[in-house]
This record gives sequence, structure tokens and C-alpha cells, in this order.
Amino acid sequence: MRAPDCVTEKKQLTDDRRSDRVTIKDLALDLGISVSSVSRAFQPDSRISDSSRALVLRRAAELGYKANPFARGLVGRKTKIVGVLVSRISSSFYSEILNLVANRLSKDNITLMLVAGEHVHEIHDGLDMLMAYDPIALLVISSFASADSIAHSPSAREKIIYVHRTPADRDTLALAYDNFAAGEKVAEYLVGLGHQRLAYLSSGLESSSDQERSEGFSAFCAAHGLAAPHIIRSSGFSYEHGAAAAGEVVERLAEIDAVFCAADMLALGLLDAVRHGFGIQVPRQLSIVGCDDIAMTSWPSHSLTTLHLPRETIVNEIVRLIEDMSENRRPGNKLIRLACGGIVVRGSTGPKAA
Amino acid sequence: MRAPDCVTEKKQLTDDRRSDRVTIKDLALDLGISVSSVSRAFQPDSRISDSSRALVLRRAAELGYKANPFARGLVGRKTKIVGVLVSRISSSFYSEILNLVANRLSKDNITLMLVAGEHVHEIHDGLDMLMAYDPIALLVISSFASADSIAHSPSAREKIIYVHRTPADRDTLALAYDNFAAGEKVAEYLVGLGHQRLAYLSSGLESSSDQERSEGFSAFCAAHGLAAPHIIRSSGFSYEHGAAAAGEVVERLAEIDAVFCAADMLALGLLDAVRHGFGIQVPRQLSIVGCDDIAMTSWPSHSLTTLHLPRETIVNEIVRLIEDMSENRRPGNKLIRLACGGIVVRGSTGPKAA
DNA sequence: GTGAAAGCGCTAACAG
DNA sequence: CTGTTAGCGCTTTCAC
Repeated sequence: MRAPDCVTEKKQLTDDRRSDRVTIKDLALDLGISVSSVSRAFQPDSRISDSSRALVLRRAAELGYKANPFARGLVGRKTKIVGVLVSRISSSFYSEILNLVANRLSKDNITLMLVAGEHVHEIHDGLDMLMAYDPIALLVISSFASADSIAHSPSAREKIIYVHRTPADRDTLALAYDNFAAGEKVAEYLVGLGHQRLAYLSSGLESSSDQERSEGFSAFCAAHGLAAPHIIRSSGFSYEHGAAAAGEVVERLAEIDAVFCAADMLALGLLDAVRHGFGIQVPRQLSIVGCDDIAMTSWPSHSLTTLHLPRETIVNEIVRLIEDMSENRRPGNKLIRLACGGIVVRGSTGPKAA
Repeated sequence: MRAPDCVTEKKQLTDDRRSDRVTIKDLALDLGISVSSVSRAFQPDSRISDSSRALVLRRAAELGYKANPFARGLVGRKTKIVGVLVSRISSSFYSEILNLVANRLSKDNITLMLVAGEHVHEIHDGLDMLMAYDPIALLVISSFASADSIAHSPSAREKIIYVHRTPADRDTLALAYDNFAAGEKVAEYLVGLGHQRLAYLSSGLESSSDQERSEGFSAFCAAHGLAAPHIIRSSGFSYEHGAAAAGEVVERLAEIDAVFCAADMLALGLLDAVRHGFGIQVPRQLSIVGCDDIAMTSWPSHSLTTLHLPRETIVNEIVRLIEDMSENRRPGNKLIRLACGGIVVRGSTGPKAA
């Protein structure tokens, strides 16, 4: 693992960066073979004898040779980059996913290129920046509504994988849980508990997952002869938004037995606010159900019943899609539906009080 | 904003990627000038007339020309990439910081390259991967102990910015809050409340911030004639680790008035566990203080008193350092200390019970 | 199977 | 101030 003891003349450049970097040429010179042979040694299926490949690979490891990704990118080979466009990484669910994906891809020598932006033009610019690096794929993890239409160029459209949202535009790749079924499951569970006057707390944003959950929830009610759920609209997905909705919920407590929230954060905010702000007994006076199953829901201080979304399946799908795309296999399915998990019963739900 | 109507002959490559991409050459041909003039138009201080620069810039915008970062990287100009090495993005505090940094840098057209890894060899490989992209800087956001010694090559060492940890190795750049002062402040606050038998809940990991907080906490006690704080060692920074420490805390409740936790997550876990698991009254029987001021601490269900760490200052410093480094100004200070914030008094602390 | 040569898109000397 | 030329490190024809 020592430094190359071969040619070092041209290494004396003033430029600090490339001075210590061993190139393919150094390797070739060192081994007394041509650069093309060295290059071939790193190409999976190229005409090169096993012996010389082994030789090159060994010496490369010794000298610490690493192919220059810029040179590779320039000649047009596929990169080892996956772009990620996020609006708020700090969202607990997304950051969990991102963490897992990053971990998995790191093992394949793939790096994530992250661009964050909240506004439309930021998203646009971010996409351009990422596209310039010719990524294998482009993960769009953003609840931002206009994210649907971000892909101006067809080449971008082909690379995008929407995560956890279904695009309006049906010919782009997307990954989403079966949110409709999630809504149904929760409704079924609550009805099973004896509740009949259900409510749904929506983010109020144009989010496909929110909308689908709401629809599934309503559909179950309709199919079982129950009154349509009372829809409460907030204006975001945060804890604070949930807390802010508490007033309206409490006001209508006479007409509401149980409320299903579009996401856990909303549910936690609502739960805390009705309990601590209004002195409501949960679940005696009101049952509350969340969705996602983020870590905080299991904390004894909250103990929120919620619908679990299996992280593994979505992470596996993401990784699989990326691997496919990196081999130029454009995956067939356009919208991939992932089964949602079951209901995790905790302390925020109970049978209807007599 | 229409497609270039100039030369399109060579654009008919089978390769889908570069087919729609307009290069510097296209621009030059279109404008009837040389490629170097076009190139110069994008270089901040280069000898080019204002008129031709304006011309180039305008036409470039029209044609949607974007410089190819691979070509730029290859010729040795500084990249627009900042590497990030993380162990767990999902940590609330880190993901907040990362989010803010990403947002700010996106405006400078800088992208973050993310590599995640938990184990030593992963961290090593990750660093190599990132270094290959010749990033402006390398953010190491990892409480992982061995992160100190990850920089094998001197060129890597020069790029690293340790975030929120002080490296053992004093000649690398680092950014950290004044954790010692944080410890002192908390001790002072608790003592002011009348507490005398203090305890410190440590992560038990080799974390500089943890250690420094502990030292500041102890130092204040020593300086004021109090008994040395009782140190409780956990084995991580998570909520679960905090909860797991509850048993030991409760056992020694006779000797402990108040406990300062190395981080908010630990404090929240402890708080919930002593309350819900052991029926302890907080703060009547025990005061608990956290550190960091993450979002959850303000939730009414926890209402954790904590020491605030101002996000803006650390984010500003990070961005400033990166901008400096991107202009080849290697910042002078090696370890930059950031003032910690004040104590946010909430419901988990109170005066010593009589 | 291997080597020589061309070229990816861009910048940085050089001339003029 | 502008154009010409020579590479950056790598892959990929094309010969042999």
C-alpha cells in the first residue's frame, strides 16, 4: 500500500489536487502495457485475458488507483450518481427512507446528489443541476404539489422516480403505498371498534397520498352504510398543523367518535393538543389514528395507534429500480403500488364509550 | 426558449443522453465565434468584452446551454460539489442542519454528495468515493468515534470539516458549539433552582460534545463546592437508550435531584420512562434537562427543559467555510467554537422539593 | 488479445 | 480582446 515508485516527473504540478492522484497512464507505464488494456481490465465484458486483468487489478489496488469519475462521465459511460430532490429532509419518514437508501447504495459505490428546495423555481433549478450530472435516476421525495410538472425535458422525465406520491402525469415512474387500502383498513378498524361518526384530518395540501387515504377511508364508510366522514382540512403536515386543528375537532366532539389523520405528525399534534390543551380523554372521548408509524408514535407519552408503512419494501423497490436503470433496463411498470402494513394498535384508540 | 436550430448533424447519436444536450461548441458555431470566447464568457474575471459576454450569456440562456460539470471537473477547475459523510441522517438535529445547509448551497449551485455508512470500513470507502469527485469540502456529520482518523490522505484532511465534534487530530477544521459552557450553564441553572445532587446521563460513546458537556457540568459543581455529579453511562444517543437508563436513575432517586442528559433524545427517553414506567413525578421528584432543543422538546406531552443550540450560527459557519474554501481561501481557525444558546425553561424542571 | 489514436466538453496557455 | 492549440483521464473504435 505504498506510493507509486514509478514516473513522478509530471506529478510536480503546482495544482495541489491531482498531484497525488494516480491515473490510468501511471498504471500503464508502471506495468509496461497500454492504457487501453488497463481500461479494459475495469470493464466487465471486454476482450482481455484473465491474467492481465488480474495483474492490472492487483497493481491498481496496490497503487490506490481510483478511476476519475469526471473522465468517465465525460466519455459517456453511465455515472454512479443518483440525484435526490427533496423539499424537507427533516421530515421523519423521508429522512428514514433516505438514510436507508443511502446506506444501501453506498455499497454499490453509488452516491446520492442532494438538492433541496421549497419553491417551484428552486425545484426547477435543482433538477437542472442534477440532470447536468447525468444521474442514473432522480428520486423526487417531495410533497410539493408542483413537483409533478417539474420535468420539462423528456430525458429528465425518464429518470425521475417519484417516491411516495403518484404523479398526475402517468408516464413517469412512481412508487407509492396503497394508500386507498390504508384508508379502508383504518376505517374498518375503527368501525370494528364500534365507532360510527368518523372524521378525517387532511393536510389540505395537494398530496396524492393524503387524498388517496381520504378516499379509501370514505369508500369504506360508504360501502358499509355509514355517514360520510367529516373532513377537516389543515394546511400542512406538521405537528403544529395537527395541533391547530384541535379546536375544530373539539368543537364538533358531539359529532365525532374517531379521527384518522393523514400523517403521524398531524395525529401527534392533534393528540397532544386535545389532551393537554382541551383536557379531552383519549381514547375515551375520542379515538385518534395516525399513518406512517414513525418512531415517536410508540413513545409511551403518545402511544398513537397508527398504520404501519413497511420501510423495507419501499427501500428495496427504490434500490431495485436504480439498479435496473443503471443497467439501462427501463423498468416496465409505471406506478408501482406497495402494500401498506397493518394497524399498530396502541393507546390512542379504544371501543366506543357507552 | 426553443431548441437550437443550428447544426444538428452530429446530434443524431444513438446515445440518448447527449443527444439533446447543447455544448459549448454548438454555442460557438451558432454565434460564429470561437469556443474559447464562449468559455471566457462564463469565467468571472477573464479578458472578454462586455458586449460579447452579454451576447454569449443571452444566447446560452435561450438555447438552454449548461456547462458540463464532468468536462469542467476534468480540466481541473473547482467543482460545485460538497461531500457529506453521515452515519445517521435520521438524527433529528443533524437532518435539520443538513436540510438548511442543502437549501443554502443550492442557491450557489452547489450540490451535496451524500454517503452514509455506519462502520469504519464503510466510512473509509465513502470518503474515497467522495474524494474522487474532488469536492470543495467534506462535511463529516457523524458521531462515530473513528471518524477522527478517517482521513488517510493529506488532501482529504484538508477538505474535511467536522461538524459538531472536535477532532482528536487538531489540524483539521472543525465546528462545534461551546459544549463546556453548555454544561456549566445547565449546572448553574439547576443549582440556582436549589438542586445539589446532580447527575449526568452520558451516551457512553466516544463523543466529544458529550464529554465536553459532562466536563463543564462537573466543573461548575467543583467550582461551587458541590459534590461531583453522579455519572450514568448509557450506550448511545437514542430515545431507547435514555429510557433504558431510567431504572438506574430511579434506583438512585434518593441521591439525585436533577439529571442533565447529553442530548435531547436521551432526555426524552428518560423522561417518558421515569414518568410512565416508574410513576415518578417530574419535576417534583426529579428535574430533567436535555440538550440541543429539537422540535419534540416543546411538545406539551414532553415539555422538556433544554439548552438551545442556535441552528443559524452553525449553518452560517458551514456555508461561510465552504464559500471560503471554494475560493481557495483556506480558513485560518482550526477549531471554531460556536456560542451555545440559553436554557429554554419548560415543564421538566422545577425548584427542589422541600 | 493487445496497442495506437481519436475524441468526449471544457479550460488554459499561447499567439496575434 | 479574440482565435488557435494542446491537453485533463478515460473509453472506444480501429488496426494488428
